[in-house]
Amino acid sequence: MQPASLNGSYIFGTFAHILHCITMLTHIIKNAAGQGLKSLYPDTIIEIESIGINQTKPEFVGDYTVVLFPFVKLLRQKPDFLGDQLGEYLVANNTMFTAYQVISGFLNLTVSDSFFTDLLQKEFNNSNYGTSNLSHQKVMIEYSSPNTNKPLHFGHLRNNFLGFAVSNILKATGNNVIKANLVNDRGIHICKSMIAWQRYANGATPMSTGLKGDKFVGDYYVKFNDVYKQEVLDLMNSGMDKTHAEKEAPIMKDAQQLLRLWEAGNTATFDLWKTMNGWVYEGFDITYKRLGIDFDKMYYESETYLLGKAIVEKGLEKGILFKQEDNSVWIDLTAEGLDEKLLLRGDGTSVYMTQDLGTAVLKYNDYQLDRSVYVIADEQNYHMQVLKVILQKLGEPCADGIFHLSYGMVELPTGRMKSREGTVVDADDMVDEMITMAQEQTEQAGKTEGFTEEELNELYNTIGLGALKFYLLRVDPKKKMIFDPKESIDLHGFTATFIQYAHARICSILRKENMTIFPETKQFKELVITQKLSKAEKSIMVALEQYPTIIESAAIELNPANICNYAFQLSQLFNTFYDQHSIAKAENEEKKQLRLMMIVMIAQTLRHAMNLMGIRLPEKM
RNA sequence: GGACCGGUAGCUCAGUUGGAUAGAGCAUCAGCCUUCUAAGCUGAGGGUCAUUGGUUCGAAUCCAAUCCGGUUCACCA
Repeated sequence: MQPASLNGSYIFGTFAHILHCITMLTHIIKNAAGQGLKSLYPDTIIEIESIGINQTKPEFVGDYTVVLFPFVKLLRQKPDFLGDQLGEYLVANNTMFTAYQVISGFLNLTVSDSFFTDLLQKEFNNSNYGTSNLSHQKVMIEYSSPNTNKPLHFGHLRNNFLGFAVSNILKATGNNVIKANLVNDRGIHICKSMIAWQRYANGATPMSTGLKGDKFVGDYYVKFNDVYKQEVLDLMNSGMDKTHAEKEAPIMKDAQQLLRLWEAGNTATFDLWKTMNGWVYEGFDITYKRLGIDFDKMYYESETYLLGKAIVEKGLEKGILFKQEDNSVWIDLTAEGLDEKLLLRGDGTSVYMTQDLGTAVLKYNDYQLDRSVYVIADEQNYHMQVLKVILQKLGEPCADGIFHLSYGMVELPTGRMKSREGTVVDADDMVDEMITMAQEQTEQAGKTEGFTEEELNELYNTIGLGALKFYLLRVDPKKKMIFDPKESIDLHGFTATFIQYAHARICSILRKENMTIFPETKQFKELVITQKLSKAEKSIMVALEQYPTIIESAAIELNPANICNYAFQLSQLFNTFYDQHSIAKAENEEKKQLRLMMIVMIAQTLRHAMNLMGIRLPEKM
């Protein structure tokens, strides 16, 4: 039995793989090499898929490399002989290859400049360059999914940025994406902040205190825990043992009573709950807006928590589930290498899993989903695996489309963030800090001239938020990350700032040439290119050609880090190119036009890539 | 104990159908602004790819075992 996460990516991966290869230059080369070998050795069957194509290492001449070793045995030829034979054939029969070189079993092919300049002339000003029709699935991405008892913290940011970026990436590859947020708006944790507010607030509100709504409510959640801790201590001092004291603490009993009242539909409780959640939502809205995060569909647990019971009943009828003596309902997953799992308590009330079963079916029925992606931290790997397996056993059609996009927790150097210990890095504070840093560095670099105050604020925002998003997205999602707030986040090197800067430099050149960032295409399309591409120019074109493939791989793996890496590399190539060649004062008019076209395409590709992650690129900085 | 995830330079990380001398960034050191934005570029140093064995022309990558770290296995959500 494959774990849920592997299973999901497998289904999607195989389908994608077929279309995947048709577009890329490497696949064209693969086919050409296959054809070549076929006509050189008509009696031997060679599987095209077995031909390995790599990008040629920079220390050698060439752009792409055919690995010859696999055919040595098959064709009974020495690798170097084979390389010469195939290289000669390809250059003679295919205008796209202009030269070859065989070095110790590797056939390095030089792809013609015209292949790349054709691509350049076709796509340089296409703001959709990179998008594809990889698949046409209807996909829901559930992400964010906050609790309404406290503000968002740094860990949530990773979730939000991931969900948002992955949604964009899947859209860019042809899918119909629904961004969903399942708000955890009910339960004992909400009642905790409610009871604390009732006891200690004296009617205070966010308005009366000037606090942001989510912070205001979060403070009462903290207050609950402080009081609770003290009450437990008091009880223990009066001789009660710890477990008992934790159950008997008055404030906890009050919170539980509130939960019962809420479930019974008590009006006063319901009103308070609505009011306090309303405050939290006002706060969340501000934060989401700042982050540039949005959703197409909101689900509320208060509306879904009773779902799932019907599914359990059906499972009982089918005999897939069983009842214990106390009337509780279970499923036996030991055959799948998992455990027995409770689905209904003896008193008929549901547990977390029950409601997740119901919600999975609800989502599926709402949208007829092909896939349902859950962006949830890796501490819930087991839960998500069980969820999928149960739905599969129950024969629910939504089951196979479920995919857990599991990500590692963001930890502090001291360990996990714990709200009860006050070690949580608040999301809003973090954003503020980043923006302040952006301001300091901009002022320090003396780059504030020529901006209005409003423009400067927007610029700091773009740089600060960009750095934050990039920092959290550049790492493989499944890896946990350690974040040291004291060292904060650098704005140099492998950062959004680096990419933003490259973009701003390009825009600056275009401005000086009196060109907009979306120049007229005519003058360029008519350009006849006769001169050889320099090494720096060629590497940029090779990289640009790869962009659609990069998005596809990010879509298949659900991994925005691929795009971060790509955008950074492209920026690096641009900076090197910029240092070596003048654009405005190019050697001649042809080169100037060519380079202008190239930087337009670089800028356009960088914008597209960063836009997928919700990162904006300034025209000036 | 079972299951799952991770271990690559001092630090943070790339390295995906097995391919050439394992790459970036930060930090350190040495150069480069009269010239399209130096938030940049060029170069140097820095590695037992956790360990051991296996598979083969070839292993950071695949397999097995071991070590270390994490998460999880609730009538919590």
